[in-house]
Amino acid sequence: MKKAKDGKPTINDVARIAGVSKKTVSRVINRSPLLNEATREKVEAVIAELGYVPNPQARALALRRNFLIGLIHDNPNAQMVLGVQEGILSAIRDTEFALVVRPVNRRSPDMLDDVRTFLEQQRLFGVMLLPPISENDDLAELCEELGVTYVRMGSVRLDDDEHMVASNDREAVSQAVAYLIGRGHKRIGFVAGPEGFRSATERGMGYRDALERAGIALDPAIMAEGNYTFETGIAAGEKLLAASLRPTAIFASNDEMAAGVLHAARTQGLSVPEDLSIIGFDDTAIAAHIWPPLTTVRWPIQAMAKAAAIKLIDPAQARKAPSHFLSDLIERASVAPA
Amino acid sequence: MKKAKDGKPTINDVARIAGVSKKTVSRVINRSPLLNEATREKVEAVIAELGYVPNPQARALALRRNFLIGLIHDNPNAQMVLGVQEGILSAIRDTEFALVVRPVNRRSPDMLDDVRTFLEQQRLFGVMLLPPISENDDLAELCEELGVTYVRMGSVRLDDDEHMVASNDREAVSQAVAYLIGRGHKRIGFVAGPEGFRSATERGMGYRDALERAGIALDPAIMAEGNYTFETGIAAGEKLLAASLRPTAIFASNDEMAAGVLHAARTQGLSVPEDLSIIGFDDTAIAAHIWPPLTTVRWPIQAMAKAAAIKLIDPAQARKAPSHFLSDLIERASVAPA
DNA sequence: TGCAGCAGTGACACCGGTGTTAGCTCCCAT
DNA sequence: ATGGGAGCTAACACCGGTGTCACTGCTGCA
Repeated sequence: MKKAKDGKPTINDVARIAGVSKKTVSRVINRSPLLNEATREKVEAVIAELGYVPNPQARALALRRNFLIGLIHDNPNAQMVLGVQEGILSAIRDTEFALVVRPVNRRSPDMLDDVRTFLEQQRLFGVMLLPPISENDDLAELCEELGVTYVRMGSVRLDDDEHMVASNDREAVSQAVAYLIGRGHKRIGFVAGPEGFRSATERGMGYRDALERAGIALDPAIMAEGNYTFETGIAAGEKLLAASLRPTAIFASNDEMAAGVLHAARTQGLSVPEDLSIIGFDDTAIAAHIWPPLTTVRWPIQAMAKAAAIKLIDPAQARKAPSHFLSDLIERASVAPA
Repeated sequence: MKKAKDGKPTINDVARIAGVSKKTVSRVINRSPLLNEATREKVEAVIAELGYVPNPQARALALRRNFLIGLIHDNPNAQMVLGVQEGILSAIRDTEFALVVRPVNRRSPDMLDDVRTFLEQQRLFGVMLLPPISENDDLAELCEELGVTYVRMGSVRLDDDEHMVASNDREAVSQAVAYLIGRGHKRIGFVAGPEGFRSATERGMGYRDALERAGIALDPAIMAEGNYTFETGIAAGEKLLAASLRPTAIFASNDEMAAGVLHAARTQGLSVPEDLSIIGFDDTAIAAHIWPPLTTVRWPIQAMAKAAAIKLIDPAQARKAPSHFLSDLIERASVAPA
């Protein structure tokens, strides 16, 4: 009768053709256990024949929840954001969930309002927060207030395992610096990230930990701060290399700044790694493509994102999965023995 | 009476409290013109007081269309993908649309089925296709078949302006090569992209155009093909630099391969740009961070993505906007006069 | 004065699913 | 034979919006 037009088949079409009520069709879709096998098969045949796919909007309305998970970020590292997107996708593949992305501007005064509007308008199932905005407690509170479940990805483990998936930057940096020490370096410079970033603080602590363990004193002359950009990396490099007792190795808190340090070294006629060893952090695309390729620390970003997504959509399963991850040191060619 | 629980206020709450029918509230929301000013104000006051926001799922169901636009991509260039995401966002900001992303694997035999499942399940308003999969005609057909509007982003202008937003790679490359010629280079090598990529073909044609215009003959000895990766760039660079008459400049069809060429040159003890000028394409993050910073061609990717999004959600407005864009040459430090 | 026409509003069905409840059938124990 | 429960299904309300159409006043015009 009325089946054509342009419309996709609905549950009513299936019910009518299969000669059952729509509720029964609904039971088939939802794999209800109290359902006669013969009925199920009959209905499934009709579903297959019609190519029926349930309407997600109708489902969302009836269930009072949808199947969209949001990714809110203001992340300068494209590689990382895409890694996260892929990690999430691998978690929701073969489910009915979809991924909605929302870049924001953390420096905008309207950022919170933007996010609020977004969350109120879309009524997402849950959201994921990426660093650096995942460090913003106001955002987390906003989610609580609006009743949106959320998970933060970050660089330090909090008590709050329910809402957090974290790497352990402090330990990772400590290991990277220990790696330098293990290769005979004693004078190791440090380029810190900008104040106010949790990751920056953590990485700084890792540096201190490693030196302390090795019994090496901190020397402010070979420590500088940048704001995670190439240019500030150059400036920091220039400062450290101007120290009266020049460092033989430098750990930079991210790859861009490491690339800047490399640039500064080259400008001064130093060769890397012969005259200066460098380690970065993040394993962005730059790291592999500059010369020499940069030894760096890599977040297991996809695995973390996947874990975070699972935490959102399936808390039961999530309880069995890890909430914190240790990063790997990627050895390339920017480090040589002292 | 019943307002609390956890539920957000609905149109019924607004209607009841304002003492009008829900249809009238609906009219207020949708800015219907046949509506008494006093009524509108009364209803708007209640909406503001309650903080009412319409439920998008219910709207989607009633309207038989939702407000989700999809981004389907399998793009190795993270920078570009994020640029696109931001371009789309700038187009849908302050609308009720949201962006759903779906990375796919173009090499997987299930790719088409994956996309089909995705589109059938989510019933998106429309989708955007990014290169390289935007070159896949089967995908476009699939969209037609499923009645999903779509826009492709690409590197060549098709007749089909309705479904296409394009850069003009051929012209852009031609200009880049002409730029080299203008600096006195006569022996200009070329690293092509992989066969089967529209962008690769176009860029190759641009190279030919420029040489032809300048009356320079093609020389297969200084032309090579790579597949857009760093490693194949190295191989191509080695081949070109081994030519009996060595090129003084090389155009590589993307930045990664240009970085590879740079690497090959350095390995052979050549300095850039003194001994060899290099131009890349894409302006990825690498381009700015390798040494020397790479002169390259940049797609106006955000503008294109924005135009594409507008084309999707507002065809009327789109007709007035451009459907094709010319890329810019970004001058950095990898080119010197011959 | 009568009536067509229009602005403004409400009642009601409907979009396509799910939850609830009642009812039917069949089987087994009594 | 009969009551009662398990197993399965249908009927119906409901989720929160929008479309259709009818109705009420009021205005303008014959």
